[in-house]
Amino acid sequence: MNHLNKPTLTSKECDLAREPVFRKLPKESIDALRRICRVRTYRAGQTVIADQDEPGFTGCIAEGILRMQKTLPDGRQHIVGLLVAHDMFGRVLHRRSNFDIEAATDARLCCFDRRALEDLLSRDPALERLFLVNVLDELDAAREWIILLGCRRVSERLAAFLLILCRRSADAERVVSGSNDRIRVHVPIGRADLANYLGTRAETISRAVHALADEGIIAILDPHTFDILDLPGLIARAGNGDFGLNRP
Amino acid sequence: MNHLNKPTLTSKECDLAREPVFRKLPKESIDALRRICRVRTYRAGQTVIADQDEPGFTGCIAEGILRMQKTLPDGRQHIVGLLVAHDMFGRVLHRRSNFDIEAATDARLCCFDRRALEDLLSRDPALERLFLVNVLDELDAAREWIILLGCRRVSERLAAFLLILCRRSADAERVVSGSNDRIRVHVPIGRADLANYLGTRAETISRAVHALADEGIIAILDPHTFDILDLPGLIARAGNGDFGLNRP
DNA sequence: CGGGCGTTTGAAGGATGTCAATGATAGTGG
DNA sequence: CCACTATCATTGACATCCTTCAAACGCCCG
Repeated sequence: MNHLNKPTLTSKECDLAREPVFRKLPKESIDALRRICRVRTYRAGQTVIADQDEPGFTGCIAEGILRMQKTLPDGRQHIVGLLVAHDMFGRVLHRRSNFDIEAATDARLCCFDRRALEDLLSRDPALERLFLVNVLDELDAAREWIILLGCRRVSERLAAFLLILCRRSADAERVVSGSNDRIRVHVPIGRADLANYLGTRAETISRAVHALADEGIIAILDPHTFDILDLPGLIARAGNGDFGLNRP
Repeated sequence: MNHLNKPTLTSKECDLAREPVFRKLPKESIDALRRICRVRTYRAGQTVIADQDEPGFTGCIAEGILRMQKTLPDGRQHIVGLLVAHDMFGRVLHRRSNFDIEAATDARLCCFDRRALEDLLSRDPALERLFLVNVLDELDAAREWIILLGCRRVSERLAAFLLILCRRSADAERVVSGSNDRIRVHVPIGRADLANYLGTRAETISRAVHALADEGIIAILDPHTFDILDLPGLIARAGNGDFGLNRP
């Protein structure tokens, strides 16, 4: 929202070697990356990169959640993707951003200067390969999201969304309770954002969530925290697509 | 549909140098590609790559249209993308496909052996860079599609779809008629496929198309061919997002 | 305590899905 | 050439789902 609030900038280096994305890189590549890396911290609501900007950096998330979104000229907002810890954000090799990238929560980012990174890519095949694979994974995720949005009923889209959340260890944890395991998922955004994300309205989201609860498929601990009580039931709700939950 | 019908395979080389995707490559790279390229032809309805397959090849389309789709276990189909001439299909560096790729029309494909291509990529930075940029473009297209599917009304999604088609020279042509220019777009798939693509049903597509025609925004020449009579009106229908039509 | 924010609930109208029937077109075989 | 069939597009009727507007509720914070 607030383009004017500048992020806090520290010269402290990131611990890139700990990021899963970079772990497979040879040491020299990591060192080269580290040299052009700066940490930026944002508060919830701040804009990281604005639509049609030519940002000077790209990077990955150390902590927090970013929201990629497009605001249509008529005022409606569509969330295109949520980025969580260890995800890369921004776009190398592209001048203009096609989306707003905003901090959905307070966030700490490892940022690389765009030009320096592109130089590095051209000289370091291992690094370029890493970025290629990373973009391929993002493409998979985007296509999975397309399938989700292709579901006609909101209840189906919500079920599919929860299944995708279940797959992310950062947002889901197994909870041992009484008789059997539960999966606890944390939804990092509010109802209105979730509605934009799923192509509907906050009221409809609310009704769909409570419908799942009424059927005993989930339990609502608080508006942002659910327990999955009936995983097969949830999968059935999503059109039996398990969204990779049983993927080896 | 029919996995069993084998494609026609010729050893004739592709004219890769004419493909816009490859045009910027140095001559050596194109020659190397040409050496591992084989032409395959498919008839409408044949499966090129099946979901969960480990296809031995990837490539680009010389002629025809491919349909990327996912069939959910409950039988519903979602089209994730349409691939037209000069688009790349399949996925380098990934073993399993996540989607069915079927020929929507008769198609002629320039195919590269997967392993040979991956070897080539590792040895040819220019080629790897080309693939990286190509995947980045696909990612942009996928995100644009996510925005389209985020529209709540079918009429909005249809309008956005037509705007995207307008941008493709292969599917749109300017037609001089009487007083002013028209843009003629050719929809290369039937109503049922279009419905799967836009997350709705064939009947609803039909009604939405005729609603646009009744308002004088488009003219229906035949079920697959429309003239855009009122481009601003169409843009307004799509939530005022012009989907890059006015992009420099 | 009171105000703001986000969530939830209710009611009514509009949009879409579904089922069924009809119309249009191209290809087939006589 | 024509009847026949298969396929696709269109239309209608009705049930369901969703949006919209409005109001109530809960919660955090000043």
